Amino acid sequence: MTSPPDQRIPAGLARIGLVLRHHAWAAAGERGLTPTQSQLLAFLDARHRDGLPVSTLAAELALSQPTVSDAVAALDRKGLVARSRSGDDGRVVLVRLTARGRREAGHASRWPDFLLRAIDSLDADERAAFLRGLVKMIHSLQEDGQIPVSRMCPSCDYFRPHAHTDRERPHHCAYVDAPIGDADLRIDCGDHRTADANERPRLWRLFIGGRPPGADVPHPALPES
Amino acid sequence: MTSPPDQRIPAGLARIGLVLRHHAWAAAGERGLTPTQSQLLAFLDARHRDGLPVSTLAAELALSQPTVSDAVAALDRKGLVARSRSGDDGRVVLVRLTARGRREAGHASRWPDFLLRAIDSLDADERAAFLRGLVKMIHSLQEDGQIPVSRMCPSCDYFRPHAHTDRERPHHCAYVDAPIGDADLRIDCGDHRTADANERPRLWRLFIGGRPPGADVPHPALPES
DNA sequence: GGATAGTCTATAGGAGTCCTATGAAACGAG
DNA sequence: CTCGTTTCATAGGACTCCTATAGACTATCC
Repeated sequence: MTSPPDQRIPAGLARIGLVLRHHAWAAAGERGLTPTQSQLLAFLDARHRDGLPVSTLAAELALSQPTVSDAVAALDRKGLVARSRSGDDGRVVLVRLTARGRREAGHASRWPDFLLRAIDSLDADERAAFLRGLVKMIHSLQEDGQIPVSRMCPSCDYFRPHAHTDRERPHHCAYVDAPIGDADLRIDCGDHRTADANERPRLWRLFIGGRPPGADVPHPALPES
Repeated sequence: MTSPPDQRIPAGLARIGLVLRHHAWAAAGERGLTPTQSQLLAFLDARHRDGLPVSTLAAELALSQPTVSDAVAALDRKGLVARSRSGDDGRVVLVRLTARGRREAGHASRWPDFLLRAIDSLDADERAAFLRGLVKMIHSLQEDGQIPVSRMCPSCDYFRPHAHTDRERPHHCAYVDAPIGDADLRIDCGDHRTADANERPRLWRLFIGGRPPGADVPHPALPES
């Protein structure tokens, strides 16, 4: 009855997914929103610019276009977003936060305290290791096309993996022009500039391969096809 | 514009939550189910016994009782579960898988391959570290009452943390009567027997505190109130 | 021993999610 | 100036998820 070895990590992730979902309903509900609406607000807040097309939102949140269309219409009714046709392309509808929307977004994009407390219960090393694991998993999911390429350091034009010899902060971010460590890696960086598609694998290999000495790592690089 | 330090782990978890949600819809949809229905089937499959009350299902899946009532009714219509009044207590309705339900549950409870691949992209050490992080986070969430106490080793009557000196497998499971390591920890063990409430904190402290030598860990134990 | 209080489930009602399949504009190319 | 394509909105259907409440049963207290 011992379950196969790697059912444990997904089980744990699912468990945490449960909390996140539950919290999303509870928190959004208080403010008369739904989880999807909150996510939209948070996403628009992070990259407000001059509005984003419905199709982009759908792709980024991994929802179908009609679902986003629905949700945007609901937010529009509530006066939290405004829609306008793009001048460049008359088919495109740009979605932008209103002032009230921006206020709501502030609440929507705050992580729940209990989750921050949970992360606080890890010490610094554990946090760094955990973050590294997350980054690798997300990378693998992106490779698989299961997830839109996210704005992570190792796919960013400004990222220079292992540019320094400092064990603590081996990498370098050319945007802020400062050395950064594994613990500083961004998952969804506002200043991210996606590197060229041909360039990304090289960046990733550098990031993964260049481990600190003493570890003659046989880095697995995706077992089979 | 650098975001506060611990926004990264939640961002990563949210990202993975996105994939899980998306996959849940896609996979369940193929079989004419919804994510909630799949989860119910999977849960009933894991602890089938003689059926579980609706209220238990609601608590375990962190849903409201009417939501579960609805979903169970839908599964009943599809012939995947059967409902029966409990003999012990005439108010209680026990939900049990039918034969067809058990077959469906097999599909429902398999983790998607791409997730297993993502986990595979971590090496053994990284996996163990990641799993340990998950266990600690889930523990913290349970303490906070954000999540039903899950069937994890460190809250189990059979668990003997640091019973051995072996660095690889320091703990012992009295159920299977074998030494186990951090990498073997269960998140949702079928044979779990929840330890007494007074006993659990001691178990957890032993598990966390008894780190390998060389680490004079100042384990943080929840910063403030 | 019967009224009262508490528990468990189902139902009602309402807004929204999420899908597929279409419809209706607006672009782009021949 | 028409195809064919892209982009968004709508329609329809099954469900999710909530709160509030009704119905059935159990437990408790004079």
